[in-house]
Amino acid sequence: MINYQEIEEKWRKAWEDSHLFESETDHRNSYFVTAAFPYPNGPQHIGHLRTYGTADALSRYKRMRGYNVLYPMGFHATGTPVLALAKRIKSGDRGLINDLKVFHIPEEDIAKMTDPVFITRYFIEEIQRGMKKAGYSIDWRRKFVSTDPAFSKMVEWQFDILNKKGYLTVGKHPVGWCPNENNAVGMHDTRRDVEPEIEKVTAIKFRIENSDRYAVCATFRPETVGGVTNLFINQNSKYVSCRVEGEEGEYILAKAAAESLAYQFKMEVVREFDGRELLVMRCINPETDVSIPIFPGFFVDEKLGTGLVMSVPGHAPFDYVALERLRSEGYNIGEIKPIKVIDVEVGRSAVPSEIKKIPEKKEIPAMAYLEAFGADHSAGNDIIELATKLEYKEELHTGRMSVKGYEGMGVAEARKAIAERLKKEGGATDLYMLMNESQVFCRCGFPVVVKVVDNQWFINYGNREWKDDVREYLKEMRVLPEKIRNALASAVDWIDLRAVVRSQGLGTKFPFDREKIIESLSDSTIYMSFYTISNTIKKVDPEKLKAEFFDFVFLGKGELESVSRSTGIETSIIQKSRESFEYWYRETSRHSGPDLIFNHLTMYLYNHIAVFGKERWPKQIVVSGVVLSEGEKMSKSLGNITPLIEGLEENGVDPVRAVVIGGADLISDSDYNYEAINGVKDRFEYIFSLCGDSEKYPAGELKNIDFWLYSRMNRKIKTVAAAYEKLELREVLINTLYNSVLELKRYTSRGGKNGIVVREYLSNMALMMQPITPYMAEELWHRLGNSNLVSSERWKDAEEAMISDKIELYENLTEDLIRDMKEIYLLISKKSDSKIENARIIVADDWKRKLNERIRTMKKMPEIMEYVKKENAVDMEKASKYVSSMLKKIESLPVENLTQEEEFDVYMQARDYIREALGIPVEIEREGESESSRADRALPLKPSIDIK
RNA sequence: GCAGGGGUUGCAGAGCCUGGCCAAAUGUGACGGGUUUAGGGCCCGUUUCCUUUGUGGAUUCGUGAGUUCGAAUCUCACCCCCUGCACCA
Repeated sequence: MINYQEIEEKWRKAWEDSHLFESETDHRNSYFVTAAFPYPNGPQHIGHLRTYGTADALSRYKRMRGYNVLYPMGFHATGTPVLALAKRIKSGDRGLINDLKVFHIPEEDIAKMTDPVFITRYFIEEIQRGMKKAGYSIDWRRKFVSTDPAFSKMVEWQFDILNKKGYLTVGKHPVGWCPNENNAVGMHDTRRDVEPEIEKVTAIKFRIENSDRYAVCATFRPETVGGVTNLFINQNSKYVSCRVEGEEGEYILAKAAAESLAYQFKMEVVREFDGRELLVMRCINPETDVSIPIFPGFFVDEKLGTGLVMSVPGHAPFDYVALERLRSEGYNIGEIKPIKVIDVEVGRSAVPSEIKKIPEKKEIPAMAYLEAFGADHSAGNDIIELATKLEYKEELHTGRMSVKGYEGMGVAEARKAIAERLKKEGGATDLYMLMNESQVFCRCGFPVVVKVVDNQWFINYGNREWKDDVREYLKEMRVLPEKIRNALASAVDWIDLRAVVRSQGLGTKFPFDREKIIESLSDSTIYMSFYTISNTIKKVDPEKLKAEFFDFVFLGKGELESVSRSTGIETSIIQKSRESFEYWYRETSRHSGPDLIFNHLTMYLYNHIAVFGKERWPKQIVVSGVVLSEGEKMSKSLGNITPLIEGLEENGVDPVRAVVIGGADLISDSDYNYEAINGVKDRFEYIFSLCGDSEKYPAGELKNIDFWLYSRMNRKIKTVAAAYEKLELREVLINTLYNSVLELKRYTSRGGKNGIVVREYLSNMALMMQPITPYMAEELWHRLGNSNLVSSERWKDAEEAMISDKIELYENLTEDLIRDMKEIYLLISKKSDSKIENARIIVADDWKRKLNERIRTMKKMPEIMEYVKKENAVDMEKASKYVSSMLKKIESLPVENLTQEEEFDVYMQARDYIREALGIPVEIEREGESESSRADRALPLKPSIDIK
């Protein structure tokens, strides 16, 4: 049994003692970057071994290739998580405390986690411990935290550049808001962690006749405004009339709605009144200028939107139903008829079970959709809801406008056009609504509202030239795996304004509004460059890190002496920083997770292009998948999170590394499961036991089987190198571990027993598996008698001359033959009672081999037979039989060719082995000389087998 | 809705870009056998169906159609699934 703990201790110490991974500035450079989060959900559970482990494997591989590699690690503590954690601990959140226990955090440490500084320090230590255990080849001297003052200085410098380039803008922005606590609420601040879903709707203004007051209706479907026949209100609710800053006249809104809309518009209530009062009023449809009445609507919610609803009975089942009900209750609704503004084919996209019957009255879609569900105006709300959803979907997809000015236009297009036009004319305005199924509450218990923040700073990723630059550059960048390039490209296209500051959280103060904190994704877009100087400026007073310093170090601007004078930093430090940056920040490889494609990675590209010169642009992005646990997503609720250190201690580092890093394609999710880990362990056991056995193997003369193993080995070296270059670590693992073991077993079972050959094979295995399973590689390397570290070894290239198709073909022939013989042997022994005495292997004659060539090239029976006649070498009848049968499988004719003698020889060499495998005497004969009745069945590379 | 990814033989998961040696790698599960046989491990075989003194045949790679001598692989349409959609790291 392998003692993983012991082996790991030994080599980890050896690596540290030799300063193996502390990078020096010589050789070729290459640079691998990731960072970690110092709080729960950070990299202390097994899942995060994926990204960091992949980066480690690539680092180790590149070192073997002669690169000087820097793999640094930093900690991203900015943002709200650390603060939120402290706050929740302080409030004694039991659920959270239980979650933390999964990571075996002692009670007394949890108690101290009311302090953000303690949290950060605690998790940094914990993570660092885990990463060291996992064997990452990280240069820890460059560690920093994103809350360090020195780092903040760089972020300030960065934003100064963005501002100078005109990439920052100020505007309005909607956020989820708690009126009680008076701050923005995101997912982490709400009860049950729901994300407030903010959606923009169009509010259409209907002027009350003979007044300057407007009834305001929020709608998702401004394109139907031409079909509005009336408005609905809730007659039992209170309404208000109010003045809105920047708008003419007064707005009429439900009182409840107005209260939350007050966070979006500056407004002042002029008068409060009962909803009933509205029922006597009429207003003007801004689209058609028609005067329309106001009715009570049974479904109107005073809290939703504005508390007034525009009624489109032609296209909204609720509106249609409401009107029909009023009519049947005797309410005087006058001459109102539904108006059709969109043509649509009812039920086109519905699943058959949804549609109860094909509607007859198609002229009014809202009615038709109700009918389709087998309902009329007495239907329950749930049915009306279904009809509404289907109609909404189908009209959006397949509907065509039938209203003047927009005839034939698609609904989506018309919606935009009409809304824009109304807004321009002053007939409409935008407002925001929370679209969550149920009301969202802040953790403090208050309902969340939408607030429109003024003076919100944005980074304008929509800037045309900037976007074009990024697009252009993306083409040149390496993306691994290549298939995520599309996603990245569309993210680059899509990203637009992004709010860049927020009012709470840890982080750098925003230089242009010191009250605000730079949002944490925005402060980490160029942090990777900081690793190059984080060690050189350790002793520098952060206050001295002025713009001149970063300009010089990162951009090469200014003179060393004058920068030193203006900043007060020693020239040697500045010079060293500059050199380090220049040296390292060229061949960068950014490693990240799939969830960051659409935000962080995209912003990373934009900001690099904005800040650094062209040769410092990102060279490579690597995105790796996540880790599942026994096929399921790891989550707190499933309770299947394995803390990193626990998993590594339980199973040994390398089995876990193999399964997590090499268990799946780069972007696919790998599965952390028991069976796979055991599978890997079994292979290690086998390798070490073979390594031990091989000490006793003689050296001897090389046979076919030895050459075969050499050939396979060298072929494998090429395959694996190619796989490493593309970071196809699954391919690497399968080849180095699984296939190698298969080959070694085949080698020994075929009688291979050459100590030198086996040990050379094993030492190549150690080299090839070092990047993925470094501890086991190191151990194997030393058991093979080496005294240096395999981690510092160079890659050994394949010896082309040792790769031989022919040798491998020989081996495959033998293997195929034995399989066939066994099959036949079994078959016969089952059928007949008589004892099997011997077996004959009959090798096809050379004329068949020649004919195969002809068959492949000529392909036509008559032509080939013509040729046979001319050659006059074989019996025509035999030949015609052969050719006709081979023509049928012309596509599967063997491409390789051996002469009869060569093939004969192969079987002769393997005769002992075959005899052993079958346990009966074996003769090998040539077709022409054989007396067997089955002789003529022999085919090239497929001998006839006669067992009696 | 928009964007990206995907549907392969019990399961997982290759292959598909560069059509044919793909009944489809590899791992794992199941079944049968062996290993002086408690279990495990290890080894051999089977694991779509049919056939078998023999190394063969038929039908398969979400559905339907097409291109081609030939398609899991190319084209089109359709169905279904997953992920993201912003202040949240």
